[in-house]
Amino acid sequence: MKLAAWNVNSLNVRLPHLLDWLARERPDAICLQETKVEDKNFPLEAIAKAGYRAVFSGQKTYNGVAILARESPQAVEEGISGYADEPKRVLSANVGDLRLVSAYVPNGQSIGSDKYRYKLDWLGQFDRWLEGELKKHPRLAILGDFNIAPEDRDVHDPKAWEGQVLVSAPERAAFQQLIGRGLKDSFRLFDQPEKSYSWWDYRMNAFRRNLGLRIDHILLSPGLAPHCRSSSIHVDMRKLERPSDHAPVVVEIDL
DNA sequence: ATGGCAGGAAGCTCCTGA
Repeated sequence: MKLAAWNVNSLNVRLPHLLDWLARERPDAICLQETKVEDKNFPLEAIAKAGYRAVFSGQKTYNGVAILARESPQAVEEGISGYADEPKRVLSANVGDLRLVSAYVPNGQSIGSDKYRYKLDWLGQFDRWLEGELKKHPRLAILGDFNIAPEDRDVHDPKAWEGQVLVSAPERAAFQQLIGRGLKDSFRLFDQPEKSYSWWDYRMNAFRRNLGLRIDHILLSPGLAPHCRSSSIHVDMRKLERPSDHAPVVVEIDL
């Protein structure tokens, strides 16, 4: 099984890139974030032509998540059960023997802001919900934009970013809380190049200078992680004309 | 130096993202 996570920053704009990538990489499933498209406008036909079924939970302008898979996603669930969260940030479905969760964690804007408090509350709810999901689904993967760089090696300039949003200690502690549930950061199961990132600011020639952060992750449950064969970031997608500011993250799992 | 760039909705400027 080949699985991917990609924050497309507008599915409408990125659809040609997505279709090219699907044709080339042929993943079994891909979880998308920041689709920014209402469900009635979701580009189902183009995706079906590419050989993928899709389930989606979207809204105008902001947020929006989707799961595309070669076989039809089953037992689809929107959001975090028991948490009334308006933005469309979470979508779960069975794909084959796996439970996939497409997740778009809040950005947090700045330390001490209402959005930062919301991010930490949200992560607490997400963790609480995952405790039950992991019991129900031993083979579970969370694929998404976590908006957290877990360690200093995931940050191009840890000094400059120290204490900032995406990097702050409470956010990292929330990430470690998930790791404490036995979830593995698939990328770190393998030797990786130094300065590996998944997001680069559009400004200041950040990509050309590799001023990035690794904030997009695929977390694997204890039942799944031992079967993971590879994990990589498809940095080339960031080099295209009109790219997403995020690159796809990919894992291969032997099942 | 709080800028820079991009997307979306609105409407020629604003908010949000990370």
